[in-house]
Amino acid sequence: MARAATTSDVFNAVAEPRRREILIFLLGRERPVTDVVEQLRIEQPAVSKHLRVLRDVGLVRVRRNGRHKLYQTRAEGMKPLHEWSAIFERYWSHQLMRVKERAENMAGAGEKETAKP
Amino acid sequence: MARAATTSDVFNAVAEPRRREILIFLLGRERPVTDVVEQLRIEQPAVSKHLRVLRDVGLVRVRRNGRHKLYQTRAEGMKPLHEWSAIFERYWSHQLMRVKERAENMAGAGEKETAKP
DNA sequence: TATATACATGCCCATATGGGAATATGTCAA
DNA sequence: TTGACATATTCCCATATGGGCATGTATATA
Repeated sequence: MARAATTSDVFNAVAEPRRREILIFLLGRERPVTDVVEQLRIEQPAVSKHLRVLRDVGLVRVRRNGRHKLYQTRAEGMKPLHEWSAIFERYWSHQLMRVKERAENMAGAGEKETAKP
Repeated sequence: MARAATTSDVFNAVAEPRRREILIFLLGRERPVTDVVEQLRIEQPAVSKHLRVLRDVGLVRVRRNGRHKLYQTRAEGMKPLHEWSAIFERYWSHQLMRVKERAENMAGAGEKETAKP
């Protein structure tokens, strides 16, 4: 084995800077591939490949219009990412964090935990 | 060139399923490396490497305590990810999306846009 | 000091994958 | 049907990197 099975999911898709650019670019408006190529200065094959990944994980939708294919970001596809990162939200305040820390230290006093000095 | 310069950032760090597990495990409570190894069933060297990545991008903090090193998730480090995904929030409603779409189609009627049928 | 414990790092391999070039596929227009 | 345009796919290469194994480093204890 090597390099964890790529589990091409939303987290992976969004890890690519280029794909993040594309997602923002396609947000709220349909655009043909050519627009992405021209505006973001990415080679056409590269754009097609990125769009393919984004489509596979449900982050963009496509619709054919004549010779063009119109892509648009599927914002709902971002929900898993948003919800996961939201788990950390309640710990953003150092105050809250310390409180929880103390509470858990007291609660876990009898466990096999490594005690703090 | 190949495989975009790894720009080891939060997005990349979180793309790894194992690292996501570790982040949740270390949330709100300090833990020695051994705990991660035992609870998540990951080999110790692997854990150390993941923790290294997470530390480099500011997603965990460390503190030495005797022979142990106590790791804990730095929730604030998740902010960039959370804020970025929040950009898509206002497009989650299909209703809203359609409205915006129509508005922009009207506004952009004279541009070089690929017109819709 | 010697030994055990806890963690980090180096090395190697296998694989995933972004980009470039060329080519294939699909659609419209003449 | 032929040609031009739009997009997708294939092939290849270079590199990044996760995991396993062995080893290095740091700290506490005997």
